[in-house]
Amino acid sequence: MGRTRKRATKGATMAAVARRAGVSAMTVSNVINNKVSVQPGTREAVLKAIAELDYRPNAAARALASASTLRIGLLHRDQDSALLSAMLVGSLKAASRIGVQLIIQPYNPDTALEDILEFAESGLDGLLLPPPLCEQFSDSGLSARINIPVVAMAPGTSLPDIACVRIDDEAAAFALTSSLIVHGHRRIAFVLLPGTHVGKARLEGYRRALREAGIPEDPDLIWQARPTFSEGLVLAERKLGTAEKPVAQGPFTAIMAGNDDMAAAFVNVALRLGKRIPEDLSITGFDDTPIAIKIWPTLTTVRQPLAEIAEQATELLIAMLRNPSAQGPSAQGAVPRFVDYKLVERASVADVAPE
Amino acid sequence: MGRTRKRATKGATMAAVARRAGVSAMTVSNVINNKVSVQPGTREAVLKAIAELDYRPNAAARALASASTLRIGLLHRDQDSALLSAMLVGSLKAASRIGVQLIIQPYNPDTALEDILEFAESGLDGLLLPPPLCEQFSDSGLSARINIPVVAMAPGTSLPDIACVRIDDEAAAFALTSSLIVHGHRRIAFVLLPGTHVGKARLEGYRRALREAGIPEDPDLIWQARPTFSEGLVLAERKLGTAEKPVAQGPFTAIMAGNDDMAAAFVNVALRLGKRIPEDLSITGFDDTPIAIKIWPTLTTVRQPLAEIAEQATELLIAMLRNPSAQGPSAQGAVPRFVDYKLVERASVADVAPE
DNA sequence: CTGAAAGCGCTTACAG
DNA sequence: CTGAAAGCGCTTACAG
Repeated sequence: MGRTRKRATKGATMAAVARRAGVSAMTVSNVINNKVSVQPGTREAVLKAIAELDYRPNAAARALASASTLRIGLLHRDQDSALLSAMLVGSLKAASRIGVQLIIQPYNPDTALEDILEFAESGLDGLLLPPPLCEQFSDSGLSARINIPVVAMAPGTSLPDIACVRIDDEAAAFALTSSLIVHGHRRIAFVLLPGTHVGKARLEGYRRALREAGIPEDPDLIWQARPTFSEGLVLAERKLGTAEKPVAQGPFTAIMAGNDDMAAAFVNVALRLGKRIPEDLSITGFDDTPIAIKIWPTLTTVRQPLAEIAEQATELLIAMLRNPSAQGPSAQGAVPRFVDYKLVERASVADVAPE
Repeated sequence: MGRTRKRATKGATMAAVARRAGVSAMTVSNVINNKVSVQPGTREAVLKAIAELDYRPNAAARALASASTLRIGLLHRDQDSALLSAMLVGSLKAASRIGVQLIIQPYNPDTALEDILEFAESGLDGLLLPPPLCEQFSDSGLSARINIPVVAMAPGTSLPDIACVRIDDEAAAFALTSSLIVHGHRRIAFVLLPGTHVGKARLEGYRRALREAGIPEDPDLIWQARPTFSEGLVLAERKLGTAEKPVAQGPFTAIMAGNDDMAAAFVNVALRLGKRIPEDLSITGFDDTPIAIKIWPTLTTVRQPLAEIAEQATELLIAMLRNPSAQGPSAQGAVPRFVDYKLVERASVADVAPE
């Protein structure tokens, strides 16, 4: 082609789209960014041209021209490495594909709410909130004080004031409980995570499973503890130890722990007390964290596709950013996006022992 | 100032630097990118102007003009969430600050080497390799087949053919062993991770500590096992069980496990056999992963600042990318960058019991 | 509602 | 070794 000053361009440019649609580049830009209203017909034509040319905006050009890159923040606790890595993987995937900048920052559980507010005001365009931060934030009613879009990742229930992407915790708990029932269990203890949306949703799932199987619910089998290994240890010692006498309607044959760490604590104590797991007692976890396969017996648990949740949450947030009209107060809060959970059956559950 | 078409710019631009240095923008660009050689005097002047103005290149403009963003890849195993999250946090911090794109991708341990080659050829500008991938890769001699810069994160020893950022594993093992010696231990078992650089380096540190304390080394106390919880379990049963009779020179009073998971396995088996930890036996881990504080007793271990290692590795890689002259074969391989490790003393170590 | 033009801050050929 | 100019692909005021 001889020498030319023009450098090769990968995909279609905005100019190409404009030419095809028979409009100016500005109009294409307007359609893409929802800045000013565009006549429906014009908009259609532009959208059609974009689709035909498989046009994708150049993030660098956009950043340069607007003198700013879209920056979305993700707050995290240093401790939750499994949660964090999965979410970072997913979020980074979406962010780097779309060309927005992902800023991550640790927060302090004791000042979580203030940390959110401060982080949001640090020049961010949007915010991604992992659990349990998103639930706390929603419960606090502070979301009204934030003027950038927020998306909650994996909250236990849909949140009234924040858009979210999550699994159906109620259904997951229903499935887990049902799998225990299929194994013949009828005396199933449930560890409730007090004061959390997750706890509430899962309790409902547990109850529905019992109800549908015609198993009466026993309040003595609803236990409470905070979701840590050590709290699990304390609870396990209290419930499995000899100190407490068997409940009236007979002993439980299975325990649904609040998460994998707690399940590990139950396994630990049960083993120490000479019980055989799962022959004498079935135990389930929740989350499918690394510890689930680092102990014996390996844990039957439920896995949330955290990377996918984060990826979708990031996409949703960016869409909200690009489309200000959809951002009205609680406009997105009502439409949670669901992804599928997975029941992972391993070695910690067995058929209930015959009497 | 009246209306103007000019939009506000945050920092100094290349033009401003050029003006101040009395050269053209092109020359500034040349200095920054080390593309063509610039006269020393000119270079000095430009560097001075850059420093005075605190000039930082605009990543968006650079990406737009060069029709490409610098893309660096990070390969990871899905399983190692603690490792991954720490490294992602650090790497992302550097990458987003400098404005390069971070691409992450999982690899399959069974086809690790091929995965690296393939990933490297997928249009990446540079590659970040976590352990144990970096060691395998270096050992394989395949690095010559890759034509993009590679930086190893946290290998156990310096690598001859790859630049790296790491802690001094030899010194860390020396410190850990020494802390045991301070507690009165003289019969210290060491679990060697066979065939790894980490294993080799730590063994040297262990030996040096014994030597300096005048403690004779006993080959019977050098055990070997692969770095997993289950292999640790097998080894622990063999060493702590009654099957094996006590070694000639008397029993060991402390065990340095290959990592935290293995230490947890030792604790698990010891407890099951009725030994008191740490009263009867001290046990140490390595890495300070979450499990270190999820078991009782909590583990004395060594922490590597993985996030910092990743951040520095990312910076180093970008520097190599921007400065092609320093990229000659093994040019960087010889200059490892070190960061500090930290000895974390917790509950799994006690003074040796009096005879 | 729509468009022509300038400009974002760099890098790339090219010519000296 | 150094520079003038064009161009990367968008968005921003502004004017119709």
